[in-house]
Amino acid sequence: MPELPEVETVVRGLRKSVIGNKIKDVKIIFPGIVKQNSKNFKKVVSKNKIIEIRRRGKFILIDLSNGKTILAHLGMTGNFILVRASSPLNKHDHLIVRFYENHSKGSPAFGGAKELRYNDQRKFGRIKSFSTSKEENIFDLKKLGPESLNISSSDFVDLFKKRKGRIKSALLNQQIIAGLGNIYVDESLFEAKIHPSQKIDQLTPQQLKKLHQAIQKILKKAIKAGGSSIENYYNIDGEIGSFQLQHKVYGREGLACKRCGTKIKRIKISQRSSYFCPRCQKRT
DNA sequence: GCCACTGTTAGCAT
DNA sequence: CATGCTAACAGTGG
Repeated sequence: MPELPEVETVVRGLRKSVIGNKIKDVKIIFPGIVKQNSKNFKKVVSKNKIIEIRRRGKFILIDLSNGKTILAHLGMTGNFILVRASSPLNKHDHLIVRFYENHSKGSPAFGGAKELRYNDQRKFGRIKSFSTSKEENIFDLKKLGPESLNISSSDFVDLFKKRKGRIKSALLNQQIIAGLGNIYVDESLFEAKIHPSQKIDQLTPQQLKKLHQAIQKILKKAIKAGGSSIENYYNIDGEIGSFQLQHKVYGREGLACKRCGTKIKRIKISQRSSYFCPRCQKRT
């Protein structure tokens, strides 16, 4: 679920709806999500204004007026949703950020105070805070590879030129390149006509260039569609994305390839289901 | 009921 | 060092 396009959709939603809002306090329902002393986290966050929202890889960064930043990762099933403070809690709501009423600026239908809730069925997500000025020292961010949406074609080719192993495993590795996950890797490899278990050192610079282009194209289209909603994903207004309707291979085992009609195959690579067209994506 | 599977990744083993 | 499994969790489907 939350890969780069989904996280970007959440970030854009937050930017539109909560920048400038002043946080009243934070309620932690399930402490396991907060990877920091709960009291400390609450103290750092409460009574501060949200001044900026950013994304790095699949991480969400929320900058506060006191020089601190909230770092959130959605794991597999995490979601932020903006709701009326009076609305009933949902199953798997783990954390609530409450805003002051007079700073609410949502739609007119949104009278009264609102709050941002973090929901996560599988509890793989995590949230913590750090000093904005110390960002370059934060391990979670430091280890990330270049942004898959920013990297230039030549840097991308250089990045993989020296690598071994299977192309899909490398694309999933956030330390090599940040933001891609299982869905967008499969879709990008199909677009570039590259077999997911293709050995990287057998790829030509031309193929890598094509793969770079495919990634840019797929990610941009997915962001435009508000991401892919397979089961659990929705944006901060509770709306689902629509890119799943444009998937050409992911989740389409046994169905006809949209390009050539051959049946889409599914194999396991690094323990992850990998969908591809055996005719369009030949291994070399 | 049991087992396999699911969008991620830290941590450990090889 | 690079690469590959497993576990963390909850739910669903066969």
